[in-house]
Amino acid sequence: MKEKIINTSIHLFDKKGFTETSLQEIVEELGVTKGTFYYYFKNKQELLTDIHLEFIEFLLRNQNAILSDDTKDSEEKLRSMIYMVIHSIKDRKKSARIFFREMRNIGSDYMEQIVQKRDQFRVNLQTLVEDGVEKGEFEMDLDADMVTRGILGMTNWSYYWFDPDGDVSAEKLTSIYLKIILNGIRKQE
Amino acid sequence: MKEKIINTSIHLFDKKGFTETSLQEIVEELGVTKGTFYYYFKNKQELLTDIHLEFIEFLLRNQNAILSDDTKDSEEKLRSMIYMVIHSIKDRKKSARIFFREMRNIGSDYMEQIVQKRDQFRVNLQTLVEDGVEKGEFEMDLDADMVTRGILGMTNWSYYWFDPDGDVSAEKLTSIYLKIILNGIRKQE
Amino acid sequence: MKEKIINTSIHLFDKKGFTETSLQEIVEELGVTKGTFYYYFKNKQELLTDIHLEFIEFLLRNQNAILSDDTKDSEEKLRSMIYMVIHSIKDRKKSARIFFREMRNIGSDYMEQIVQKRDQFRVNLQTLVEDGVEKGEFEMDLDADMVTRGILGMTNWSYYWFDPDGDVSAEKLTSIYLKIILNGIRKQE
Amino acid sequence: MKEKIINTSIHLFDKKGFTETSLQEIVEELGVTKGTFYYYFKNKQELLTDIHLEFIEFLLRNQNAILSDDTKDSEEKLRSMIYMVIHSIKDRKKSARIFFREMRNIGSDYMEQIVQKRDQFRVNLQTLVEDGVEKGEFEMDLDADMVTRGILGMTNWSYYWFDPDGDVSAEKLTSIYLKIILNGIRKQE
DNA sequence: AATGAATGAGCGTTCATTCAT
DNA sequence: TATGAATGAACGCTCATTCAT
Repeated sequence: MKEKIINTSIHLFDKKGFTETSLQEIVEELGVTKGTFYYYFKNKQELLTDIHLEFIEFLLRNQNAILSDDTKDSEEKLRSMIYMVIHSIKDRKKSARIFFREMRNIGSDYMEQIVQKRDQFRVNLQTLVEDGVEKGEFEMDLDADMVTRGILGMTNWSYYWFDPDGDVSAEKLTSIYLKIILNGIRKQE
Repeated sequence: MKEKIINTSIHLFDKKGFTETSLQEIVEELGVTKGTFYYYFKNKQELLTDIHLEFIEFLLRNQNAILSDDTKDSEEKLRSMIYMVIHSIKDRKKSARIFFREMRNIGSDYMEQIVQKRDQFRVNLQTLVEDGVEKGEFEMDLDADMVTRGILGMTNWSYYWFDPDGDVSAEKLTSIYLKIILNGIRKQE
Repeated sequence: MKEKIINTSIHLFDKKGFTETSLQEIVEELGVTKGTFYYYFKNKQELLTDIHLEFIEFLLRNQNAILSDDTKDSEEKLRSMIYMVIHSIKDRKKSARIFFREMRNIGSDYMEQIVQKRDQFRVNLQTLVEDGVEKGEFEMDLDADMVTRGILGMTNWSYYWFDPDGDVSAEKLTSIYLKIILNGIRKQE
Repeated sequence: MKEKIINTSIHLFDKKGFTETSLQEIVEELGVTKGTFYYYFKNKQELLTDIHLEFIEFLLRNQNAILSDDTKDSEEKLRSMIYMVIHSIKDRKKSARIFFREMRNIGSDYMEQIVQKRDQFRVNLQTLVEDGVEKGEFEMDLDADMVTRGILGMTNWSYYWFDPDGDVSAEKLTSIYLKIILNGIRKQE
């Protein structure tokens, strides 16, 4: 039941927004009553927190798997990471959009934890970029922080428009973005 | 008064969200009563629509000014456009964030108009990219649509983190992003 | 309207209890809607606080009037005070019972203020008793605090059973209690 | 278990009130579930009824023991009775306060029975007073009903302020009140 | 003897909106 | 131009209670 409530809520929160979705709508969709909801969740915010945590932890888990894969060099790791973000749209597009849009509605007690994990994700990416430069794999004469944020901008934005079933595949889009980045940060003669 | 209501609302909508901000809070901040609000606006949605229209029209106006400036070549136009988006953070950061986050709460009658203008902005940018290629200014062997969306991702995302008063100036950030793009889309030998 | 809400609420709070009376019942009785209630009161607790404050201030006002009447000696003042408490049942029986029973439901911010006034009333009575002894009007070899609380017990309790329209009049009851007290506290030979 | 539920409930009902205490709080305090409660009680009201009955029957039991003690004269019986009420604060203060405050929340089926016992207690006291007069032990020219209610007022009120561990002992307070009454009702020459 | 899942009704409160003045 | 009183619908949430296991 708890899982069903979460899934239905993800769908509705993405479609209408967190505040704009009433508990009534959620439970009606499931054919249960409000009491049932409160049997599984302390309140509406806790449900949103659950969704946020699940999403950011999924990202971090995958990121760590990629980073600790010693068979990959920096470029391959970066490619995997971009692909991971873009590709996860298939299952988590809605969670992702909720994550970016509804941060505000998280209670301040969990906010800190979530913000910290979100920053961790960015810092991990930045470290990968810097490592690649250090190892001589990437050429770069640009500020690593700005570059990292640029990468995240490009990829995260895809949640708002990319259709994995459209003309361009996730692999194709990954290649395009990877190329722009690797080529783009290269030192100019 | 109308202008004051709009400005206060922009501040509050950005801080708390559109649905999460009550009319009561808006008029209280201004020291007037709810009746006053309804003298100037048909309803709450109309206020949001006004904010959206003002913002997207500001972007389009500036974009057109740049595009029709014949003293600039394609690269200079692209630089100006990136700079314009990033730089407008100074005054319109809040409007921008409201624009991206609260699209959902626009009434369907104005939705179409706004979506059309938003798409127009993207298409104009794409056209500029394609023109630059055609004129031989940009080298590119990548899908122009994907590239354009990448550019928008990078720049729009800056609304969520860029601090124009921080270590990195808007000019500096523009240069970094412009370099990544021009270099990044270049054909490889 | 505010006055009407208060009066209706006093009636219902006395009959059913504060928590047991819903806002719905109050406004239904008045033929208005809940919104109207919240136009006049911040919340349900504030209404109760209003009732409490009005009652205790009424008592203190009357008490002060009696105490500052220089034409009365201590016995006459004590009689007036007992009569005042018993007699006020006519108009304020309900308020009084709410006051004694629903103290718990007062918000902690006003609690202090109300408790202080309630204690003030008791201390004023105790001072009157002590003054009477000092002036030689009352004979007494008993603890003034305990005596005062005994007086208050007798008189306050009357709110739960005394019927001013019954066989015994308020004047009669006052005389009985005054006699028990004056006689009762007298030093024994 | 039933006893534990009752004891916990007495504590909570006194602290927060009957309606203001939820079943959830009661069972949480005990570390059991709501189902357990409904195994031992038909509903919440029945629990309150149990508490009321236990208390009033305790009072009546003790009162009867005093009344049927032929070694005591009327004054000694009255003293014992006052002492019993005041002294029972030690163990039953909470039950007493619940009894006086939460009468309203008793179901009408048991109400009658409880009211009848409560009146019985008062009538027994009144009879004792009248007997004392008749036997020449008490002098009195006052209405026995009013006097009895005055006695009850003084003693019952002590539940709201008397601290058996404070400066004044229960024995001392009993003596004070007994003296006020016996002396107070005496015919004046 | 006790649990866990669920219900359904109701609660206090908030909100956008209306309208006579 | 602006106010003040009122509405009505909805909202998040709590509660006593039920019942199969």
